[in-house]
Amino acid sequence: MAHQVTIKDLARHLNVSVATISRALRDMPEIKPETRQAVLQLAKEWDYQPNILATSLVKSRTKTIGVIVPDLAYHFFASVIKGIEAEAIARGYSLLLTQTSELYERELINVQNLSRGQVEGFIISLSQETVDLDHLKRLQRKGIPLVFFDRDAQELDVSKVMVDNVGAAYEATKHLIDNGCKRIAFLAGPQSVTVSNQRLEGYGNALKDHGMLVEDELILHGEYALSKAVAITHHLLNLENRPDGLIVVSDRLAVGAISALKARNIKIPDEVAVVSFNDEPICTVITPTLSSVAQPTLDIGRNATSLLIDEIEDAAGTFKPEIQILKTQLIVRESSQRLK
Amino acid sequence: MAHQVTIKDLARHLNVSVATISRALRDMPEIKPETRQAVLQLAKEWDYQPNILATSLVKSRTKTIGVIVPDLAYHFFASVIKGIEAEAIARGYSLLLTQTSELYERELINVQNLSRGQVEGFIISLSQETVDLDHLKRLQRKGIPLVFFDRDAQELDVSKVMVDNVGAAYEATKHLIDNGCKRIAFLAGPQSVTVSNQRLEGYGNALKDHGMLVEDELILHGEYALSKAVAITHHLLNLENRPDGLIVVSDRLAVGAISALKARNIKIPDEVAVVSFNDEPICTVITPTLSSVAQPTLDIGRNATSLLIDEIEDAAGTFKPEIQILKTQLIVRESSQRLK
DNA sequence: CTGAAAGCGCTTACAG
DNA sequence: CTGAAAGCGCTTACAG
Repeated sequence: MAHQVTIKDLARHLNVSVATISRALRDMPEIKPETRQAVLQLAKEWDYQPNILATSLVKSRTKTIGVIVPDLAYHFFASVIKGIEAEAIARGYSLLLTQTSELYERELINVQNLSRGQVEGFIISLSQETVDLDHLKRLQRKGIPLVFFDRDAQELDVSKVMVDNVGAAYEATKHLIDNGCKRIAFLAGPQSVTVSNQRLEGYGNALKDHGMLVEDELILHGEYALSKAVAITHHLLNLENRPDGLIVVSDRLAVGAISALKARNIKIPDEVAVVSFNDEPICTVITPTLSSVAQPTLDIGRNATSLLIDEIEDAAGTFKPEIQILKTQLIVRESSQRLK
Repeated sequence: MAHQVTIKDLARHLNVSVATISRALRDMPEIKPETRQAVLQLAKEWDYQPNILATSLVKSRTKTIGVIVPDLAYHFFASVIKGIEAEAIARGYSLLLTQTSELYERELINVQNLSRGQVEGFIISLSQETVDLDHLKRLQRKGIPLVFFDRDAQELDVSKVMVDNVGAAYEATKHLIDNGCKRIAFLAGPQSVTVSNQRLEGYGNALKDHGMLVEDELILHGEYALSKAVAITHHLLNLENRPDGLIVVSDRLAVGAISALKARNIKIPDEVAVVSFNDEPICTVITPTLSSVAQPTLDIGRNATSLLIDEIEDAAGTFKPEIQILKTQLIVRESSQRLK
């Protein structure tokens, strides 16, 4: 590997000290204009790039944020990352993006690697497997700030940017009730996932507020796997008293549910109406188009980043963790809109 | 921000030199077992993490690869990244993931930032806007290795992992011909995109080999935008002699084409058969399910990484750039399968 | 306006 | 088996 041009090379060639080079490159006012000119010109000519490792080391600052998400291929996360990126760039920070593939072990490794002086703070959405929080508590002990979004850990007193999942599910459920559904099932995620549980709660609240029963046989937990969603839907359809409405915890799983419904020639929305969450692009493409609750992904990313940087740059030590609950928006499409 | 534990802190507390700490932590054989024990225990107790910036600086090695893709939200790139990640981890390298949002300017900035001592090599898929290659030539001049995948620049003599787009399009076109299509249109990407042009070439070859004419009015270039695909499809349908087969350069655009066909009540595949490229998850979900050419994304990522690391670690200086052309696989679904 | 020196957190010959 | 010293590529008081 070729030798990179350093400040020393420039200094030697121009017969000045490295200190002068350093100052000239950073436009410090005390440098004589001719000197600065010469330095800048040579730097350009030799395509000098300052070594960011050295700068970070001496300044004890990297201006870099570590981002850890379950999977970059999930549209939701890719979309939140766009928000994170926008805010980070605007405030002069770089990103280190990593994914855990939903594995606790990879989350642990990513946190450890990045906390070896590489980042000044973390934005994290927990892996599905994560139960043990030691890796995150260690960050806190070291004073490295941390912000959660989407999948948090209740136990930790840190900033969080969440959406009002209870309210979102309430609205979705009410929407089905308004469209005449009498028996609404809920296809949930794993029992351990907060987001899923909150949506379940909103669903329950809506049923109760409208004089309907919350029935255990209508609440089923799957993993985040399409095949599981298909199986659960078939199970629901085999019930003696089958549901006429279905709330699915994610679009991804809703795709499975819809294919099961289609396979049995069940009319959507007339026999079973469906609403899900996330409003991924797929919702507009599937037949029937899928009603879904949209999350403000860009804002989630932007706000999480803003909170994190505020905390990083809080010299006074007065920063208090802040929990933001952003509003969602139900997008009604064919899968739930019954023509009365 | 709290002070991170350093080698110096450990040395002071144990009354040994930093050199001894450094050696003990890295399990060097010359250290006395008791000393090593004491060091390791204290390091654990204090949760010591070596500062990777310092290590990288002194070793002049980061064992990190920079990855630059147009958009992480494109399923294709997210999927290739999984392959890159797998190989990188296996060979002890880390990744720095960045996206350009298809902007040349962001590509330039990403290349510059990462080449400030942060990465030892790059895996790049060019942004749609990229024409000027100076930023990449500068990398070459500095001896920083570079591997392309998917979207390359012909001009540069570097390793590339591509797919046989000509062959893939030939197969897709032949498939439509075999299914009785007599007039096959091609919805291409921008004129400057190599991948699109290669597919166009395969399409032309197939037509010629089967005694069909290549007609300019049946070849239309769009941007990678859904609305554009819709408009182009309508235009095709308005032709005096309209096509009965359609090859679309990406699944994303095919979704637009299909929605235009549906809007005009054209039967797929009987009136117009459709095949596209990439085999994204959407193909199995859309109605009708979409025939598409699958790319070996994991292999693309793995092979690109393997080539890059081989070049990085090529002490002998004997590495020669290698161009790999991987095979694709046509996945036939409803949109192109006519029942004869 | 410029330079010598110390230091960021490590590693590594060299000496003992 | 261990330590002192030099050095990776920078920045920054301090002195002149």
